[in-house]
Amino acid sequence: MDQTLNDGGWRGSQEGWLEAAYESLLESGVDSVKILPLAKRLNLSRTSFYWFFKDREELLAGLVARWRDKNTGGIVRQSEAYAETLAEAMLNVFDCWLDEKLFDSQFEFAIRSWALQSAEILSEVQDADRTRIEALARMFMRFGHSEISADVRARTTYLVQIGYITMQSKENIALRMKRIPEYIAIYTGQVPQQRELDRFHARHEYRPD
Amino acid sequence: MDQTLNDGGWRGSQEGWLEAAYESLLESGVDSVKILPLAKRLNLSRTSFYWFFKDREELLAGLVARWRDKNTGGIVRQSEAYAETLAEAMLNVFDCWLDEKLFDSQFEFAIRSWALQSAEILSEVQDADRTRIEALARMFMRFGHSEISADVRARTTYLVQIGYITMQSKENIALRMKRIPEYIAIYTGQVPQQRELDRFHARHEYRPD
DNA sequence: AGCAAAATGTACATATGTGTCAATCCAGAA
DNA sequence: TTCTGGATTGACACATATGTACATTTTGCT
Repeated sequence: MDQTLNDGGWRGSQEGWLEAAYESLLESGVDSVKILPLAKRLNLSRTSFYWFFKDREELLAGLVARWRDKNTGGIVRQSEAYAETLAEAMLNVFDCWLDEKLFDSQFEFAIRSWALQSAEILSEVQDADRTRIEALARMFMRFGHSEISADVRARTTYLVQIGYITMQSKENIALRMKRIPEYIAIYTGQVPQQRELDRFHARHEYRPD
Repeated sequence: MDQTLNDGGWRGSQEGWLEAAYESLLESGVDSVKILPLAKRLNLSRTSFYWFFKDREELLAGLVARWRDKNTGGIVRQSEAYAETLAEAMLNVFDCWLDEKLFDSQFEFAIRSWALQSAEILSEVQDADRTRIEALARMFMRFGHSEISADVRARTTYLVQIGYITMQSKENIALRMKRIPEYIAIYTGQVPQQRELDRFHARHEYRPD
């Protein structure tokens, strides 16, 4: 049996501490991920932490692993999904920005803020950026764009999203949906067809007025 | 005489502490802006800080004021500068991304990371975003774009840059210059003329091969 | 029920940070 | 040159964090 999961009647677990650390990271940044406050949140003794982790470092490493596993895959997978047109392919990528399961925006921003004060994290983040932009550029090239054009368009697509994440703007779904055809037009140079938008709306259970 | 400036033979000054705080903020985030380390950096006693500032809070407020004064003005001014074409107007805005005097990217990112853990700072940042995007949208409308189109294009322009800042990618000037015509084409829908690019290059003392 | 492992808690040592206070230092005016 | 007030300092009190040692409780298994 895996000791790390909270399967028995024990109150604490590695997963529990990691989840609390994740929440604290998203709320207040890495400097707030401290054992004493987490223990308070979990209603556990501070020292019991050391049963599951060697030290604070190990906990933070766990957070990075979690982010790495979750956030890059979504973009790469969506950029490779089947599409008839470039506009449709773009909409596949846009799924990421609307579905928490494909891409965790707040997690992303928290990690990037962390990179501000840690060279190690910075290089992790820059690896991820490279991987994601390359995947998007391949998508543009699949639909006939030149290397330089694909690269800049991939960057635009990706950077606007990183920008949105950084702005931490919580806009309602209707406003975001209204802007999407414009974004598609700018990024791809072609207007999405109505049936493509309908399919996209359906996927996200959105009903325009 | 203004007591706050280091005009006399005194070692410390409000400006000196603020400058040290600014440097520390840019290097390692707001949580690193602590009196004890700053005192070490300045070779001053920790307690002498309290002669210039009431407490740490007041120092942090000084940092925010500095950012507010510096970073929003640049974008607004450049977006209102004279231009014959939209492409030229766009290039005026691009001046910000290449000239530290018009826009301090690292400062910007540091403040945004801070906003992650402070509702007060978050609302400051969102005010700034609104102001800047509105200025850019006015620019697009001046050149004939509809309200929705101007808004989305303004967002694209602005968000790509915020994205770049967040990525903390330090690319060489040649690569950035090479991408600029593509960006202009995407944002404005029109290719910049050679003489417009020449003027831009000259402004930034850039000599293409 | 009883044992051993798993998990928790208490106590201690240490480090780093904040802010107050009284004592002092020192540049320039009288 | 002495006076004066702005500038600087170390000592003190306190808060919060990390990590270790060891005692204690809880739980699963026999």
